[in-house]
Amino acid sequence: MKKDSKPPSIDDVARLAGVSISTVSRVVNRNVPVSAEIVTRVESAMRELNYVPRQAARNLATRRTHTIGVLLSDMLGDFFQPLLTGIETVARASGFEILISLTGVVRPQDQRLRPFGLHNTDGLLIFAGSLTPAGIEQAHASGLPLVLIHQSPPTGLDVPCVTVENKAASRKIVEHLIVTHQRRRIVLLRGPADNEDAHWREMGYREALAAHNLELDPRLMGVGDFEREVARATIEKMLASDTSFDAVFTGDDEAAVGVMLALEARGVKVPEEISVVGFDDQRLAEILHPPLTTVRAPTEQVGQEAARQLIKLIRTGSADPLTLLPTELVFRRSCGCRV
Amino acid sequence: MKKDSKPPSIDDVARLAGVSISTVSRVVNRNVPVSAEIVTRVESAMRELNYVPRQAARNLATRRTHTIGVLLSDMLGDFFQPLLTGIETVARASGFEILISLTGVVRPQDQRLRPFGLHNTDGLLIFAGSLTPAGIEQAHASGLPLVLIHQSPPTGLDVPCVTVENKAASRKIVEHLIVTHQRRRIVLLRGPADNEDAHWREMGYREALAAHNLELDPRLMGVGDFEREVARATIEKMLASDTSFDAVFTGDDEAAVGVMLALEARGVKVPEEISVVGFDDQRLAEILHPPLTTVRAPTEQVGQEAARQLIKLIRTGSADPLTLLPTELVFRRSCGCRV
DNA sequence: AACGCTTCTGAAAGCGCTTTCAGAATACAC
DNA sequence: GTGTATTCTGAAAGCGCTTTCAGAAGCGTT
Repeated sequence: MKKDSKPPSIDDVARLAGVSISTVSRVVNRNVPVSAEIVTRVESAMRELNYVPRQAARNLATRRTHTIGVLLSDMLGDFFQPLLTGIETVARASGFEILISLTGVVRPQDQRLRPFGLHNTDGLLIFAGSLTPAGIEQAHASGLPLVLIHQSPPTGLDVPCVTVENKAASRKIVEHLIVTHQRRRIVLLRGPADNEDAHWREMGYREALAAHNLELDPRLMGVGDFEREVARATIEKMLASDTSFDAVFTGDDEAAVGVMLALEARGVKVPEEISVVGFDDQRLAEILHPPLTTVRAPTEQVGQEAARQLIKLIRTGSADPLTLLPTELVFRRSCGCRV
Repeated sequence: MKKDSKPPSIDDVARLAGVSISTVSRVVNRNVPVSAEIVTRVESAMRELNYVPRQAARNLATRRTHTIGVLLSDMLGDFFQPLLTGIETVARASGFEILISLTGVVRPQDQRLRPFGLHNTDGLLIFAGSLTPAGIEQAHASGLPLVLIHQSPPTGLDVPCVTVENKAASRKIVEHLIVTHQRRRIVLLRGPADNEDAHWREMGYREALAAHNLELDPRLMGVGDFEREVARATIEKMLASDTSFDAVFTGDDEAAVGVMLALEARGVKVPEEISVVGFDDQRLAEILHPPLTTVRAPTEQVGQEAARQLIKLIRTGSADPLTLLPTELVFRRSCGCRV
């Protein structure tokens, strides 16, 4: 249609409207009063040329990008969507774009933070496991605003962190098995070794047992790694051994799937013979057979809160050191309730 | 630690290394030979200052951002992760970042494509339903490279499109119900009205019936909208009416969940009494009870291919008009196989 | 009629990098 | 030794916008 050689720049608009580029800039940004008549002239010029300001130029001039980077490990599973949706909602409302980078499982080398060229964004949201402590320190040292998600900062660094309450809820759900369902031999499937959620969930489990004078039996603690197949294998092994148990706290919902599959394959009835409870309340929790009793982690809110904190940090230079979002037990049938 | 006033710029590096900024730039970009000795001098200067090139400045200078925008409607459900993973993998391998914008359900107004300021990215990946045809035309008119995902371009526009094969697979899966399981009264749950996948899946259904001389009974066609609850309500209504049926092609897996729930609530046995088949092979398909027979849509590949096409379009100015990824039937138990 | 305000507007100096162009330096051939 | 290629390197001109600074206008006072 048009000459189409180069997209129009602010100069073209200024020329067409018969004003200076400063004035065009002011009309675009509405930060300084411009007389009504000129505003309409400039606006119609912009429309006529189909002018769109070049972001790169504004970024350079303002030294702000209005973009926040999100570093994710690519194995978030069902977390992905709610987390991102939460982040995006808040970011957009505050005029920020979001730049995403999946780091995969973090390999300690090549943590050079290449993806974002650091000054490519105004700040970074770092999900647990997507950056090594060294990487975090490096980013922090360069003055980039940072907020960690589901992971606390390396000792000594004051980087804000947003996560969910794990321990109390884990304790409560295990106590529910003990008190309401009279379970005594409760298996714990541990999450990944370096995962903080996993750590606190295990603490909750231990507290619950201790509070009811149940002995901590190492044979009842297996690996789950928050993974379906790992959990399945562990439970199969336990079933094959002579270790008896009457309940499983799977560590997370994904692992719960593996547990249910293993149990189903052996013809073990859930919850009659064995109660199963998970953590996260992922979408799949309610369609499991039987529907899974679990702990609801408000992942979308985590995303929102993380974005909110980061933006606050960017704007004011400080944010809340720790945001701990409440979790909530969701009783379905796998524990024995509502049968 | 540092004086921390301003981050170091290329000038600082040049000064410290005793060379011109042109040379520093060349060392950074390795696109022009620089003597080995100077390279080391510059590199150690960069290291010492902890220098990171400011992206905004390079973007402005090169008129490229090396960023591709991804427009997503926020109701992608389980598509979200594999799609994004696919896009990211390819983008990263080619040196592109990805900027994400969730548009939610598209509201025809405010399609001003605000989020990306157009020239903020080198090109856009547009998922079905995230932009109105008018929005697409506008973006296209401004010369932005575009690739559509799961949606063909507005008539007349030559915008490349990446999607999956819907019709043949739908026909095949329905024929499977007819031929292998002797089903005759097969319900179709339609997807959203303006959804192309839904359209082609319905065509496949019609073809299958026609090929086997089965009459197309309007009473067997209901709304599913690719939504669990909508599908559930439709099936409940059908069960309550006197319309009998012996199978359901749910349109997609999400709707299949609703169908299974409705059937289960009424005590109807799947697949003995009614066969159920879905489409997509989302993660939940295999944990449904019974596991869902469905069509596998290679969503991660769609993401990869879309990114690949867009990058090709950005680099060479042209891309394949249509990329149709093959789908594949996955037989599980809900149709009646492997019982 | 002169003065001081208040409001707008334009000129120009960056923001930090890439890239063209030309010159310096070195190498090589004769 | 001179001439000509061949490499490297630096100066300088942008890239397109924001923002400071100062000047121009308009307007009410005295």
